[in-house]
This record gives sequence, C-alpha cells and structure tokens, in this order.
Amino acid sequence: MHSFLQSSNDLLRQRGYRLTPQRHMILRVIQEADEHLSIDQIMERVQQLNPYVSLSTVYRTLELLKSVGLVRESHLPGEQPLYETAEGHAHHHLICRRCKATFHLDEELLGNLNEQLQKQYHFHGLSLELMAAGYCNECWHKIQQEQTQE
Amino acid sequence: MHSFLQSSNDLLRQRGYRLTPQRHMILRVIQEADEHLSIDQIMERVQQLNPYVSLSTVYRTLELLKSVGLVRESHLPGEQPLYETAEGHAHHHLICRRCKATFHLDEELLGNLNEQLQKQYHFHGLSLELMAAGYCNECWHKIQQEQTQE
DNA sequence: GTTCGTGCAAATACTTTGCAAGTCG
DNA sequence: CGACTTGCAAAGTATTTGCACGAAC
Repeated sequence: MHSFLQSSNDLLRQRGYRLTPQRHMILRVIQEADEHLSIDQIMERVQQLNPYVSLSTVYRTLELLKSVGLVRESHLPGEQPLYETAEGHAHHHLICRRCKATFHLDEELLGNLNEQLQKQYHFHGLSLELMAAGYCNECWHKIQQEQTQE
Repeated sequence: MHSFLQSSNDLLRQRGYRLTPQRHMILRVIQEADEHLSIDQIMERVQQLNPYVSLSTVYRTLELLKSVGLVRESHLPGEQPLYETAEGHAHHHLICRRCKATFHLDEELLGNLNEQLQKQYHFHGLSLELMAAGYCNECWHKIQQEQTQE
C-alpha cells in the first residue's frame, strides 16, 4: 500500500508538480478508502489528519489528481460526484438507489466494447463508464412492505 | 409526434398530476429536440414559447418528469446534467470531450447484461447507463497538431 | 372551494478564483 | 531567489425553498 503512494508521488513529480503534505494526505485518504468518497467525505477525513487543510485545496487537488490519472471521478445523476483511486483495474459500479450500497463490476464485463467503439466511430482515448442503479434485495423488500402499508 | 405528447399527458394525469401549459411546453421542448438538452437549453427554448416561465418551474418539472419516467437524465462527470425524452429505446452515449459531439448507442450493445446483473447481485429495477467519452477523429487530430506546435 | 402549481425572491449548496503569505527545490 | 501552493475570503454558479397568488378540477 505504501508503494502505491510512493509511485503516485513519483508520477506527480515527473509531471512537474510538487509533493506537498496536503496532496500526500488527500491521495492517501483516497487510496486507503475501500469505497468511493464524496468531496465532503474526503474533506472530513483529511481534516482528521490535519484540521487546517482548506476545502479549496481539496477541490484543486482532486482536479490535479484527475488530470494526471491517479483518481477517477464518477457521477450518478442526482448524486454527488464520487472519487476513487485509479490504481488497479478500471471498473464499473452497481449502486442501490436507496441504501447506496455499492458493488464494483469488473471491467471485463464489457468485453472488447471499448475497442469496438473506437473502431466503429473513429474515436480515440475512449473511456467507458457504466453505472448500474437499482434496488438491492433488502431495500426492494422494504419498499414493497412500505407500499402495502399505505 | 403529437400522439407522444398526448400519451405523455395521459400518463401525467393517471398519476394525479395536472396538465399545465408549462409542463406541456417543457415536455414538448424535450421531445422535439433530437439532442440532449441541458437545463439552460431547455430554459432558453421554453422561453421562446413563453418568456414568463420561471427557472424554478423548469427544475421542478424536470424532477417530476424524471419521476414518472418520461424524461431521462444523464451525467458525464464534470459536465452539466443532460435531459432527453425517455420515449422509444433506452440508449447510451458516446461523447467527444472536446466538441461535445454525441452519438447514441443502441441499448442492445450491452446484451443481456441487465438481467445478468439482476440475477447475480439480486438487484431489482435495475437501469444501466453507459457513458463513453473520448475524442472524435477530427478533434483528436487537432489536438495532435496543437501539441506539436508547442 | 380545495388542492395543486407557478413565479418571484431569498436561501442554500456547490465550486471557482484573486491574492497575500508561505513553502519547496 | 523564483516558481509553485495554500488558505482565506469573496465571487460565481447551480439548485432548492417559502410563500402569496392564480389555475385546475
């Protein structure tokens, strides 16, 4: 886990960015989370490490980390944008609309769709994002109950 | 085209909502567009029909139309949310990050993925949204040129 | 007449920006 | 030292809400 931070830091350096404590912290928070984090969650956790980090810095840093490809952003309509580390496999998301439980779906799920689309539409640098939203079994049953009660 | 509005209106009624001129106009604007529209674009077009419609009404109506399933919302990270009519086939989007050119991808592209996921994860009422973002051929070449100039 | 919907203005939330001070290499 | 970053406060945007008036049923 530590080596990830290390190589992330190296990557930033290569691109001519500095390794500030703030950037280090924000990156660490994102990489140590096993979930996606909203800006607020990131802010909260960073402030536990150092209460003086400002929200603007979080915004600016996320922008930076996105631009160098260390962090990915995803956005379910009607929700806050979510951030997660871009290390390891790209993957997709399955979310329960009610309890927000999230599952990661392997990228392979889409097979060679990426290449296929690039060819067919002559697109370049294509990235695919699949968002699957519905109700998990538990929430589904709760909803059924709620409705019969009315 | 007119029959769509008709049946949409009926649907609203069934759900106990009223058929106000504003709702009618907003729905019409969305259904007549062959593209996705941002809130601003919708507002602009609605105001051409009647300059006194307020922005809050557009927000409120979109929320309503989403909730009854007449309109779909999609959201590419870092962009404005986009709205389009939900009539006809569900489909996915391929967008050029630079010029915003948009292509519609048939829902069938994903095969039986929906059913597959519902079974595997015990999810219900699942909807899939695939967003493919990259650079179209033209923009890609422009970007290459810009970079060699530096 | 009662309920629902709208416009307006104000409130809220979210994000970006200018700038002076501080930090890194 | 010079270039890059940060924090703070202010400005911008985007979205939601309270409420009185008007429209629909």
